[in-house]
This record gives sequence, structure tokens and C-alpha cells, in this order.
Amino acid sequence: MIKYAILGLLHYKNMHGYRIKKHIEQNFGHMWSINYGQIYPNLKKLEQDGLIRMTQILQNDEKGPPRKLYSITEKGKKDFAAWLHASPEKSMLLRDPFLMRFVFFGFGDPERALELIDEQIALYEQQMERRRRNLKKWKKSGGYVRLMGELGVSLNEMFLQWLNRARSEILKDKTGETSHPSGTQKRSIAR
Amino acid sequence: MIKYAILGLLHYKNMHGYRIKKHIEQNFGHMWSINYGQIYPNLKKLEQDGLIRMTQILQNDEKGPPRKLYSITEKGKKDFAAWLHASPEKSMLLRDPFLMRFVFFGFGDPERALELIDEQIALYEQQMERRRRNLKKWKKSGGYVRLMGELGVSLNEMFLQWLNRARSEILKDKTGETSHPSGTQKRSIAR
DNA sequence: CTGATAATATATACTTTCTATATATACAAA
DNA sequence: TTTGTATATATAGAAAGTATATATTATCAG
Repeated sequence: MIKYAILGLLHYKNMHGYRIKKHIEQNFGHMWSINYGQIYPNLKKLEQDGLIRMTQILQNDEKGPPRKLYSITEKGKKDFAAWLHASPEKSMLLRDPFLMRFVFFGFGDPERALELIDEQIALYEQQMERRRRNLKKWKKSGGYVRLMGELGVSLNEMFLQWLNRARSEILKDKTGETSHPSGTQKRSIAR
Repeated sequence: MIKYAILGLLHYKNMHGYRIKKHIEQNFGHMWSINYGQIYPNLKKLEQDGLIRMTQILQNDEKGPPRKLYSITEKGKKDFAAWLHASPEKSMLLRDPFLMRFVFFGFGDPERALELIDEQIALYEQQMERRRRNLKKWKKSGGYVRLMGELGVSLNEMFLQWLNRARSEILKDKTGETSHPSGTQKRSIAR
């Protein structure tokens, strides 16, 4: 999929790897983060396959080594268009080391569970501000990119609400019935 | 992270690979889907590291080849507990081939974009039913697992709302100003 | 002016995750 | 008897993600 993120960005303008990473993080980087170790091998492969081409090496006028500017080829545009109009094969994938812990909190210390929830709340409140700021920038720009930004804000809001609800439920359970903590899992998995 | 999903599940009871996959999908499989190609190599590695142990080979009373039952060791429990109480290193990752297309819909055919959105709406309405059904089962079970199920439902609801909003906005844009489609991206990426 | 630090940029080795496919067992149906 | 289907394990290979090395230049401290 990184392949198509790169091909898509090169529709806007010619870019070098470093810039591509910045754009990926700023545009659909709400829930995405990418690495140089993913960018450069992909650029190499795409060039080998003739989907992109290195057009020029720019001497960096600020600092650092020269930039390798890539542009998309006709073949690349065709490949991208075919992908864009195809029905997505796979569905949404959400992976979160916090949520992975959450389902198992019943095996751990409820105090620590609450601490970790508070960490998450703080983290996503911070992120919320950043996302709202970015949204203002996108208000002017193309519809799809703006809508994507709005999804990021909605997701963040929903998650914060859920975290707060979880927090108060666990707190209630802990103080209310210390002898029968419903959070203590034994064989409570659905079959 | 799959490592800890396996170690976590083995806290409930001894299991074989096939059963572990089913449980992963049914418990936190809202946004997760796992493959045998991820299960068996992990079981192998965990056994080598002494975190789990193959306790018995059960002759399958239904059909198919014998099952290899694994149990968690003391070392495994210690490793799991340390992970459970640690602050998560990385943050939420959302990867979705539909959303990846969505940000680039401006480079494609708006008609097709609407079709793909409708596909997603149909898909998530189906999923919504399944999730609500599962939620009823979890009402009885442990707090954390149930809360996790509720997150799945909230996420699904929010996403469906967003899809419908996106749908009507794109439709409005298309019929309203055919000469100035705001969906047509040129250089509308945030810097 | 020399050396340390920081920002820009590319590159590669390695690990984990994911996909695809092969193999074995047994029951049921055609 | 072959074909299909459900159960179960296993492995090869591709894609994604992490960690780290290297090069270039500006800036600032000593």
C-alpha cells in the first residue's frame, strides 16, 4: 500500500524521499506513521519497475546531501488509476498496543490499568488539539483531504469518550464491590 | 504483539493453534484478523524461548489431524505481566485500503468514488449487526472484554456516519457545480 | 579555527507481520 | 471411489516496520 501512497503523492509534484515522508505524515498521517526504511526501498523498487523515474539531483540549498527528485511515469499513472478504481480487497486494520493490553487488564493490577488509561487520555487530548489545528488548514483544500481530516477528529473524539467511560466504570467497580471485582477475568471469553 | 495475544489467551486455558486463531478473532477481532502463518511460527518461537510448553497431543474426536495443546509456563506468565503493566511504546495504527484510496479520489472518477463509498457502507452495516449480536454475549462476561466490544460498536457507528456525510457532500458537489468540482485535486496538499 | 551538535537526506540490515499455499486427517455426500 | 468440506498444522515469500549507519552542511561553543 505504501507503493500507492508514493504514486499518489507524485501526482501533486515531483518529490524526494524525505519530502514524501513529511507529506504522508501530514496528509493521512492521522493514524499513520511511516519510516525511511519503508520509503527508500519502495522508491528503488518503483524505479526498477518503471513506475517512477529519477529526474534530477538537486544540490540542497539549505543543508544536507543532494536530493533525488522523482517523478511518476505514464506507466505509473496507469497502475495507480487501476488501483484507485478497484474495490479494496482487505478491510480496516486497527492495531493498538494499548487496546491489546486493555482486553487483558483483568489479569493485572486495576490501579495500573487506570494509570495506563489516564496516559492514553492525556495523549489523545494533546493529539486532539493538533488535529483541530490541521483541520483549519484543510478547510480551504480539496474535499477528500478535508473529509479525511474530519474523520481523524471524529475518531479521536469517540476514542476519548470511550476512554472516559471505561475509566469511570472501572473506578466504580473497584470502589463498589471490592470482594467481587467484575474485572477479574477467569473464563470470561466468548466462544 | 501477536506474542502477547497468544500468552494472554493461554491464561484462560490450554489451547492449540487453530483454537487460538478463533479466539483472537472473536474477542478482539473487531479490527483484527489473524492468519495461521502468524500463529504457528509464533508458537514455535514461544516454545523455544520457554514461555509456553506443549503439554499433550489430543487425538481429534471430530475430524482432522491431532491437536497440539500448549500451556503457558511460569516464565511466560512473568514476561506477560511485565508487558501488561508497561506503558505502550507505540500509538494506534489504522491501516485501511479504502481510506488510502479515499484521500486520492480527487485524481479519479467521482462516480466510481461514490460506488466505492456505497460498498463500504453496505459492508459496515453488515458488520454492525454482527457486532451488536456479539455485544449481547459479552454483557455477561468480564468488564474489559465487554468494554472492548463496545468500542468496536462505537467505531463502527462513527465510521458509518462519516461515510454517509462524505457521500452526501460529494453528491452535492457533483450535481451543484459541475464546472468547478471542488473534489478535483491539483496542489491541495497541506505543507 | 576546531570540534560538537543539529538538521537534512539517503541507505541498508534486520525483525515482525501478512499472504499464499501445501499437507494431513476424517467424515459425508455424490 | 472420488469429491467436497471442516479441522488442523506447517512453511515460503512478500510487505511492513524498526534500528542504525552514513554523508553534507550550517551553527555555535570554546
